[in-house]
Amino acid sequence: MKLITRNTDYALQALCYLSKHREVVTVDELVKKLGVPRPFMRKILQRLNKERILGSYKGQGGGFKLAVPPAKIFIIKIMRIFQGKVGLNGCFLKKDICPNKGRCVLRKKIHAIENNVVKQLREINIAALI
Amino acid sequence: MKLITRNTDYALQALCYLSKHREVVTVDELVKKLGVPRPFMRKILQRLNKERILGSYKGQGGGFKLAVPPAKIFIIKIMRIFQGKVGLNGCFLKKDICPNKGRCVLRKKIHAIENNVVKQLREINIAALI
DNA sequence: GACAAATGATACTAACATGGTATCATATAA
DNA sequence: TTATATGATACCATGTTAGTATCATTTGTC
Ligand code: FES
Ligand code: FES
Repeated sequence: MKLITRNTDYALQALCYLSKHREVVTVDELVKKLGVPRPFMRKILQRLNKERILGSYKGQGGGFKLAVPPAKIFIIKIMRIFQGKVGLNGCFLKKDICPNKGRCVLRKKIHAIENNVVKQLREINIAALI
Repeated sequence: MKLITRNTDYALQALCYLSKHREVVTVDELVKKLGVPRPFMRKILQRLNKERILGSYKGQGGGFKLAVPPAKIFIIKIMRIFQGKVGLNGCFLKKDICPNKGRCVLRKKIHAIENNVVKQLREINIAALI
């Protein structure tokens, strides 16, 4: 059971770095500091740019820069970007076979845990990490 | 982010069924009732037998039976069997590059969430599901 | 304007985990 | 002895994650 995947993790590291150096930073610098494969890092940063979390600047002296203050970047958002919806499956049985659906205790309990996780994740922002 | 995989889910369904019918039940019956592919179900049950959660009986009239009272089967255990350790990765960076390790805030927060999840999962047993 | 230095976009490959099958061996009740 | 059940194991299919490769586009500098 893995809560955080690599791209989320790398993204968080990059965002932390960018929070400490609030000017434009090149991919090369990030790669050097964080030791992440360059093309992979690029892909991640481009995605964050698309999501308006980073701004990007082309040409010489270009690179990436935070587009949002660190306190407003919550890791639940980053996870959703790179890992899709944070939702835990409770039952895989075909709907018509599963006898309970609405009343299933397991489903309810799992949902409670899920909500709990999300709630906790929603409270962590980048500013809290640096 | 998936908390429960199929084999865990199927295992839980099977355990629930076996909790309601405390005698020996054949794979065929389980497959019929739960609508799970037979060979897959077999693999799961054999595993549960190896883990001493089920007992198995060969030959005519054979099948599987609970070896432990439902109240003593916790779903965290089933998850660990089929999904490995319930532990969330916090950092993939090579140890020597990662600057913090011990003090990393993210790591700590993720760990807290993780413990929370485990704590909640530890409280759910099969008896509570039926 | 030419050129170098940066990102944008996209398609592809590799590795791994999950979900599922197939087959043969072994035990046992009748 | 035979039919009926599980035990063990190897295999295949699919999907997700991780990572690469390539070319197009923008932009600062000379
Ligand atoms: S068993 Fe199907 S929803 Fe719980
Ligand atoms: S950044 Fe490496 S442990 Fe947190």
